[in-house]
Amino acid sequence: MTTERYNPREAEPRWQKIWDEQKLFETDTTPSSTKPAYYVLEMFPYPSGRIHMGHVRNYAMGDVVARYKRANGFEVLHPMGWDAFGMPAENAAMQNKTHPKGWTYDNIAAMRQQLKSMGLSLDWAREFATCDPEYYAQQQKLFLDFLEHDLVYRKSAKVNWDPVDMTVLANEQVIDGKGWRSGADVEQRELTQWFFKISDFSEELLEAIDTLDEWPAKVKLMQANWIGKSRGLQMKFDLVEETAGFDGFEIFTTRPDTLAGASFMAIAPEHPLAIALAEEDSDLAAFNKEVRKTGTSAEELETAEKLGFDTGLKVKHPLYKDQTLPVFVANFILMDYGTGAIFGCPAHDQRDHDFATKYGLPIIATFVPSGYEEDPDKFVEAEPFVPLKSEKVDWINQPANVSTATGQDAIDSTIDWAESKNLGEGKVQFRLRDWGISRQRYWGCPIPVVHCEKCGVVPEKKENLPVTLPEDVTFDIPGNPLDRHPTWRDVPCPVCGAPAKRETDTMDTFVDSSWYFARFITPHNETPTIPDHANRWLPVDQYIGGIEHAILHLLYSRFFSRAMSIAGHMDIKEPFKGLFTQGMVVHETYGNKDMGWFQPAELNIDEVDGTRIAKRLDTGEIVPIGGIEKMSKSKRNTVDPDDIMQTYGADTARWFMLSDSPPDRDVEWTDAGAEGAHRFVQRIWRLVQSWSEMISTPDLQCEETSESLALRKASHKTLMAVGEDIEKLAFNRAIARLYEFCNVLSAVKPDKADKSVISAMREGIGFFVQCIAPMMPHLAEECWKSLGKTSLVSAMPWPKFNAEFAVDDTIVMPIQINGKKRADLEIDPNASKEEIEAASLQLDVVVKYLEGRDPKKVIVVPKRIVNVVI
RNA sequence: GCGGGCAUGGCGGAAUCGGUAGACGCAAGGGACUUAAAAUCCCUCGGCCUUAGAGCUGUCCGGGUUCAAGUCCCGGUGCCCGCACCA
Repeated sequence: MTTERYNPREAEPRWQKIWDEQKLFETDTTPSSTKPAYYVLEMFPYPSGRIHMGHVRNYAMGDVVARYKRANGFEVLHPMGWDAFGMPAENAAMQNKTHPKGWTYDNIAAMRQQLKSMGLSLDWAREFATCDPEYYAQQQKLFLDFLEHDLVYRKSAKVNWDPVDMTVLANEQVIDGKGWRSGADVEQRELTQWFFKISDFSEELLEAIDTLDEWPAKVKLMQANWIGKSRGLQMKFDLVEETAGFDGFEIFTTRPDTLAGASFMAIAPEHPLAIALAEEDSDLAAFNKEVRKTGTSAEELETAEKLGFDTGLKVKHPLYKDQTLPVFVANFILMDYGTGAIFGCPAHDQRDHDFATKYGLPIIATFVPSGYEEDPDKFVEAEPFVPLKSEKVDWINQPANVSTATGQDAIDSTIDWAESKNLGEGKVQFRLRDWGISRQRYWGCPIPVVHCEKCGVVPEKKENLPVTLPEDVTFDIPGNPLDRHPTWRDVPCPVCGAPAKRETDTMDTFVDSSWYFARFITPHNETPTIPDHANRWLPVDQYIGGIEHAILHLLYSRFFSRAMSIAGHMDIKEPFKGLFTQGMVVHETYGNKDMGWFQPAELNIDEVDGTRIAKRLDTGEIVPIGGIEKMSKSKRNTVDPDDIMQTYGADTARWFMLSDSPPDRDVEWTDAGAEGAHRFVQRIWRLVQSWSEMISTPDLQCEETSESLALRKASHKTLMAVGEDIEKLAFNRAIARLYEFCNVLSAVKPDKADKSVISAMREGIGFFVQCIAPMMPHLAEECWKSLGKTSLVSAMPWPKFNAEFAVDDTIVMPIQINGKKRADLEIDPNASKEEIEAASLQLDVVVKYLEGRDPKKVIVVPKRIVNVVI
């Protein structure tokens, strides 16, 4: 019998149209829906132009969850939108003389088309882009609410300024201290900018991490480290002589237990004392200026040499009345952290040690690492530490061997001691800073305030929102087009009506993505949310996206939920109940830095004597095959999802992206793997075709045979296991089980099947088609129809497995002798320990090994294993 | 430097609480069908063996706990990720 090959190019659009017409995936988020609510969301894409394989993988995963939950009786919300503001649109505008708006919406149209061809069960009626005035109008309202609730403020902050492009640069746009585009030396400038008070929530954001039990431990740890809580001692050091109006200054330390080892003081160049001293001392002023030139990139900070300027000032040592410590201004002290001043303990801090070595300062240890207590001299030779003098340790009854295990106790007891002596007080310090959201850019959400000479900073009236971006702008001159717009900028003051100027900064695009998940519930409402609706649908039950957003996006969203709760928009504090971070799609690379990189399509890859060789199609030149790396335009190792969907169809692409690798790990795209997935698509089609006629007629009464019973058991077991795997997002395991099940079904020959087998196949193939439907929905519909069903498989409830069939009548238990497997025992799974032991000891192999002796011990683990110890 | 993770065939990976290591897929090899190819179907597939066996060995390396270790503990090696002049 010949069957026609399944043609996805014809079938897929046909089924997509039917789903669309029946509005199958539109969600009722109103209280009138009585089904339990389930919200599954994948991180929305930036409309860069085309979707990539990472999107295919991400959205395929979310779609499996959405379709599975829908089949299980949930009202599923599965929306899609566009994170549409941001710099690439402005860059494109500069390069191609397009307008950011046109560029962005064109890209959205193209990518929407691509996503639709994937057959995702999305509610497109809720689609929005963050650059839609309808969306950012609500964001501006939120901003004004936050302002009202004291969650936003302005302050002066340092930025990277590109003097040629006249623009502020993000840290990653500063390369070797130069602007990435202009190549000009980047300056540090102070600008007054808007900040969200995320640091007010440091403690709460940290503590609530413990409640996120459906988040990856890794992400929780990254967030905790980012918030960076540390307890330490803040204390004042007194200057020997009052200078420039200062009688001393406060320092912060997390290691007060090393106070006895202090040998110098260091303050930041921006420290008020340093600034005051610099006014009198031109050398210090020059030093401060020089030091501030250093860029803010991680690389520069890492390699920057420790530099200090001896102010000549001395402070009194708080422990030893007869001792003083010199005060330096040093480039490695940050004004933003602690008090911008430290005491240096070179024996127990690497940076302090580097500094002390360079400037010839004493290195005084306050403890000896464990293992060296008996022989401190040995320790001195091994490490750059000077042994402690015992009288210097006695200041706080502290053991000389503060190991890491007892370290925290020592720190805590030191703080208590210092407080009792009024030397200082215990303080909690967070690393988390307030979130600066001002961007000197055009393509972002305008900050809805007006600057009036008389009234100061005035919020725009809510009835005047949105403050829309003007469209008549150009990008041929450097700088922010809003800043030089002839009319947009000049507006009357909302309070006094006098001529005033609009704020020309726009918001960081992370603001846009910090609440979009809430907007999807009521996407066209005239307030940001409807609290009742938001409270019913949030938190998002399952959020899926890349690990690269583990910190900022997720932390900002957690802050936003709290801020929105305070402003009365909802009562949800944690926006994402379940979080899943999927791995990347990686691919082999071809080429190298010198010859450049080649796309797979430009090469002919052959295997010669077991070695794969890549040759250029045009010149025949051999190209080295490089490492397997994240798909990227620069390495040219991308595969276009459109090409794959044209060749094999969306189902094949979805299936392959879900099989093979566990979803949280990277998956390698290989042509062979894609072909393998496609072969399976055709194999399913052949299987269903070969049985469709025989099983599309209703069941007849018949006796169960051993063959049909075995089939039923396999069917119900698969159904149970696939459901469990999907619940756990173990898509690769669900797929392995479906391959296995397909092997079982394929082994049954239609021409030899009796009534009972046909009946079992009717059930089994039905289950199978329903099980593949979340992953390969088009093929599943086509098969479903071919089985004579008039319903849509996408609208079918998930079948229920029968627990009786899902367990076995007999199981095979391995029998070990002295821990090595020697035999199998087929037995009733409910057999007692005694029965299992008796049966095991009667096995020929066991009798042979026993040689007439009694076993020393027999361990029986029912349903698992028997171990006979001789 | 600090914090975290991972290590299983030629490859991706599976193995629930410590209980048959290598499911499933890919690649490879052999065979069938065919004038031929593609497609399809069948078989083999961790290593070792003058004893081919219910044989020995085997989950990065070295120890340990246990009737039993890929899984737990101690020590090491390698790779990956995150953060970082954070006091």
